[in-house]
Amino acid sequence: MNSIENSFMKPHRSNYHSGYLESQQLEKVTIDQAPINEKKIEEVWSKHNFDTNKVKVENLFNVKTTWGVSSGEDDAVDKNDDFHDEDILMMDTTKESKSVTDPDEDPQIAEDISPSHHARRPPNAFLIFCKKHRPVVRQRYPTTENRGVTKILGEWWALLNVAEKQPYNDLAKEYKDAFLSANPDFRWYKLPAPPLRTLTTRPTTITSKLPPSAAMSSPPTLTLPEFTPGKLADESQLGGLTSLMNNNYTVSRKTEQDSLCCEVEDNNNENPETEWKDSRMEQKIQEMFSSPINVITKVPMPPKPIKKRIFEQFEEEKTCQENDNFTNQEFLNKVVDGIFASDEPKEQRKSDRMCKGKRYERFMFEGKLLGNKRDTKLTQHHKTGKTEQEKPTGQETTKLNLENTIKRLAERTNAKIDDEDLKPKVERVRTISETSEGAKSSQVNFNLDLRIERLPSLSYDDFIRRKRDTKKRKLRIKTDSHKIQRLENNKPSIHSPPPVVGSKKRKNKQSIMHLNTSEDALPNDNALLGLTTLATLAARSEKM
DNA sequence: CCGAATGAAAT
DNA sequence: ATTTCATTCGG
Repeated sequence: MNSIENSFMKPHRSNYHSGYLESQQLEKVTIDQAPINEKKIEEVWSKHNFDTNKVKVENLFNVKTTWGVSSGEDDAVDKNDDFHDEDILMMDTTKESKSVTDPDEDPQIAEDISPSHHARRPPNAFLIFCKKHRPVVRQRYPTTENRGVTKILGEWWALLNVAEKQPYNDLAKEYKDAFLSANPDFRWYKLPAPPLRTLTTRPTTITSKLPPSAAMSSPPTLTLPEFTPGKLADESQLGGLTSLMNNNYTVSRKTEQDSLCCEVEDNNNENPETEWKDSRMEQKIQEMFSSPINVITKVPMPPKPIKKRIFEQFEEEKTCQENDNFTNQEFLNKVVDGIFASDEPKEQRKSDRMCKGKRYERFMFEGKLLGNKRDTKLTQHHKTGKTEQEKPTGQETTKLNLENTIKRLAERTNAKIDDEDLKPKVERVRTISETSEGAKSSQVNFNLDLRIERLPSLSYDDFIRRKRDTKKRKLRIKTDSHKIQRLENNKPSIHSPPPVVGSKKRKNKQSIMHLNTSEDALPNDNALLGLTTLATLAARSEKM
């Protein structure tokens, strides 16, 4: 529970509230509007009977949450738990009904479904170190602000020898491994090819007409070839959806109209709260508007395995369901029936039109374009105002509906469709988690905080000493590169040559690097080297 | 929301 | 080589 508790999106304080929380609220509203889904979903659940394992696992994955919490420092984290407790309970007891209810509403649940996407990066050794020792430093310098503390921590870290760092590295690695195995889908970058967005490349051809926000939002989308040929979202970022796309979506077929549509939608979404309804209306209107064109454009998609096509339709369907008034089941049924009755292109087109916006959103969501807290920031940078409200919804609902639909389809078709074929796809949409994680999940579950606490605490005084020593040494070296005999009486006195790290390196890596490597490292290494080697060996043996 | 640190991963 | 983002929290 603890882990779960922490988990979830603890809002990074400011970051979150700006974007995420708000969206959450929206979600709630949205849900209220369409309670219908619940029933449907529930049905699906009970009917289909998901394996509990899955659910469980996913819950565990919540670990993704940020690592630690609960301990003193992060009271803030705990704050936004309003909903959690309840929800969690519900989940445990009536996981079916609960999760069924409104995944959308409850971010937590939603996250369960697609934890990997929202999962935060596992902290590196240094960050863990910070977590543990920040309080110490702060105690020493109560007045210094956090940045200063961080700086000190950086120095401290730099002065640590491998042996001392080892526990942190190990823990970091351990956690990372567990985390990754728990969240196979995890992506380090939530946005599409962020590093590449040079800003200058930000195309604005068509989008130029639209409001800036819209313009910005377009790139992450399916980016029409015309826009940014080279800048298509990379697959790695798209994750599970990619497969979907390949198989089902005819994204590539997107036309100007579509893009426009999407953009507009985005625009609306940017102020979801106020414009939610409107956006829906608008959507409809747009449908009407663009329908003719779309029809024309959409036409081409002839040869595709029927399965795929069906699946594709599902995709659209479910997407639509989320927001439309249609009943899920109704809609699905309709679709299914329709599909098998005849291959009406019309039907297809229609749905297509209908959900363009939604689809886009969904795409964004599943493509991990939308992230967690941080996405706010990114969003701003990108100006990718997306509605996150229904993302979660989409996930859950979609998933369930999809499965159900598939099942129904299978029935209808007399099992013409093998589950094997479809299932994988479906699963890929979300997380593969349950597969091999069973055992690992437990590891994941481990409480990082606890582990951190258990880590050996380093003495600040020692750090200070070393600092001095280093200075001394440096000085000495400067004056004369004689031999440095350091007092090993100190402690381990191991202190390896301060290895130039981090931002220092970044800043003026060259200068500092030079300095360090040239004068510092070489001379005094003898004794150190041995120790270092020892430490390394020890570390290695321990690992094994 | 930035930034201060380091580091892992991705581009 | 460079960029993101993971942590924390005062400004």
